[in-house]
Order: sequence, then C-alpha cells, then structure tokens
Amino acid sequence: MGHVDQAQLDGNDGEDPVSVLAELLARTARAIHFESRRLLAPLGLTPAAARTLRTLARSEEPLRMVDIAERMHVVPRTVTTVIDALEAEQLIERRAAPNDRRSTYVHLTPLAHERLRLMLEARRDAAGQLLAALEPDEQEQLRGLLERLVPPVDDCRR
Amino acid sequence: MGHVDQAQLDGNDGEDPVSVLAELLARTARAIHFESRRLLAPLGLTPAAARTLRTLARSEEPLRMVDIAERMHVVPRTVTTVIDALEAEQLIERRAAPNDRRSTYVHLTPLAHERLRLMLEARRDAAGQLLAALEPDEQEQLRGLLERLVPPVDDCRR
DNA sequence: TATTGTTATACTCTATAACTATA
DNA sequence: TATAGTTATAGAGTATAACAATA
Repeated sequence: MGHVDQAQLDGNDGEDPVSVLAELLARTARAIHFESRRLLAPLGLTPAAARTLRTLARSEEPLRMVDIAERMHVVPRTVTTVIDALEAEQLIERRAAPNDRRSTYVHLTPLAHERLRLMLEARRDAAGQLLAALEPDEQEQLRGLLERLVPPVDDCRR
Repeated sequence: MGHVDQAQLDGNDGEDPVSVLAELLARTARAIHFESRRLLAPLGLTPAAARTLRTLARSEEPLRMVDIAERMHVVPRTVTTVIDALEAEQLIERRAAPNDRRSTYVHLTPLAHERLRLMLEARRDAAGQLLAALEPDEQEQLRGLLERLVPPVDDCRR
C-alpha cells in the first residue's frame, strides 16, 4: 500500500514512472479499441465476430464450439450467440462430428477467408497511420518492447 | 489494397512490420482491457464508472452532465445511467446549478476520492507487475514511444 | 455421472428518439 | 427555437442456470 499524493487524487498520476506508464498503456489500449471498432463496422463484423473468425483461422485443426469457448475465454453460451450470427452471414458452417454426436465442428467458408483478408488489410493500414509518428527503427524498438510485455498467443483472446 | 499472402489468411500476420505491430498493439490493448476490468471489479466500479470518476477528478471546475458527456464522447443518456449508479453508491452528488435550472452539476464525494486513490494504487501495482519484464531504461524508452503514439488527453476517453 | 450445446433469462454499456422543463 | 436532462426502447456482449442429447 503505497503513498499517493494530491496530484494523483486529482487525476494526474504524478511522476511515478510506473503510474505514468500505466496511464499511457491504458490510453493506448482505449485508442486502439475504438479504432478497431470503427474499422470493423464497415466489414459487417462485431469485435467478437472478428475474434472468433481469427481464432478459427489460426487453428491448425477444426474446432468444436467448446474449443472456441476455451480459447476465447468465454462460456459456451457466448459462442453459440456469435456462431449463430456468423452462420446467418454464411461466414461459418456447422458440421456434425463423425465420432461424437454431441459435438459440432465449426468451419470457415471461403467468404470468411476473404473477409479476414479485408480485415487484416484494413488493420494494417490503420496501424500504418498511427505508426507514421515513429521512424522505422523506433517501430522496431516498440515491437521489441511490446513482444516482451504481452503474453504469448497461447490463447486467442484477440 | 496491398498484397496479402497465405500466412495472413491463416491468421499469422506474416513479416510485414506494420502488420506485426498492429497485432502486438491489439493484443496489448486487449490484455490491458481485461486486466483493468479484473482490477476494478473488487472496487465495485465498472470501467465506465471509473472513467467518469476520473473525468470529474481531472476537471478544475465542476462539470454538468452535458460536460461529462462531451469529455467522455458519449451521449447524455449514457451519462444519466452511470451517474445514477454512482449516486446510488454515494460516490457523486447532483447539485442544482444556481443560474440555470436546467443544469445539474456533479460533485465527487470524499468516498469517491478515496475510491479513486485505491483504483490508482491498484493500477500502478498491476502495471508494475506487467512492466517488471522491462529494465528501467527500457520502461523509459517505452514511455517515450507511447507518448508520441497516443493522442493527448484533450478528451477523457479513458 | 460427465460433457456438448442449447434455451431462458438477466445485467452492463451504449445508442436513438421522444418528452419535459427551462432558457 | 435551442438546451439540459430524463424516460422509453433497443441491440451487442457477456454471464448464470436449467435442460436435452449423448457419452
């Protein structure tokens, strides 16, 4: 339980370097969150739908709904909702599992692959605009720092 | 409309540096978003409530609901909801404006200042854990880079 | 008895639109 | 006529709980 001075009470984080970085990281996160929503809207994808598509695309093997839930750290109920929406847009197909009749495998359609391509293009362009503020060697620096900061993609939260 | 190779279709962003950074930034943003929710829950604050408190704390002068809406980039309706919740928890007080009987000024209670203090402490501790992966001079580097990347706090989106 | 996916229900956050009181 | 704030309503995203089918 550390000391917190008046500057902090007033919403200014003071000069404590970690607090300043906490604020900067949070602000960056929020800016990116908004940018990404703005970006996905014209593609007809909600953030949850986009993450689900990426989760499926990243997987080497077909995933059941319960696998998707686990990788995205949501409950199965949530997966059902998103998958229903994606199926209505013909971006995924439900396929019965041959061995276990309880399971449903989810497959990406060609349309989904195309949509993913557009999404990644749009994101790269948006990131390019944001990153224009930095020189190429600084971008490289940032990459190195972030790679050590964020957890590995063991899960597919994003 | 750039070229996108198979690696990208499969969810791997390939080696294009900007795409890699786009992915890293998005992943960082998401990690921070989740961490911050986890952090606010035990304090009884939703992210929206926390941002509202910070917006009020940062302001030099009392704010009307419409001022809060503008600074947080939300519609007045949204402010009403959050302010209702904060009032129920006795974290803010509505005060009638002396000049204009349409306006309502929102004031933080002492309890809110205490809550904010706890929140900033928790966030600093959490950031400290995350940033432990970096040496102090690297933290300083990261700070410099992020400061040039994210927009200034003209608004209080966070 | 445990697992897979669904239905039913609810809560948070946000939005649009219509309304009231006031300016 | 314009502004401040509210009520009414809706939709996305997520959760818990109960349930049916299957293992």
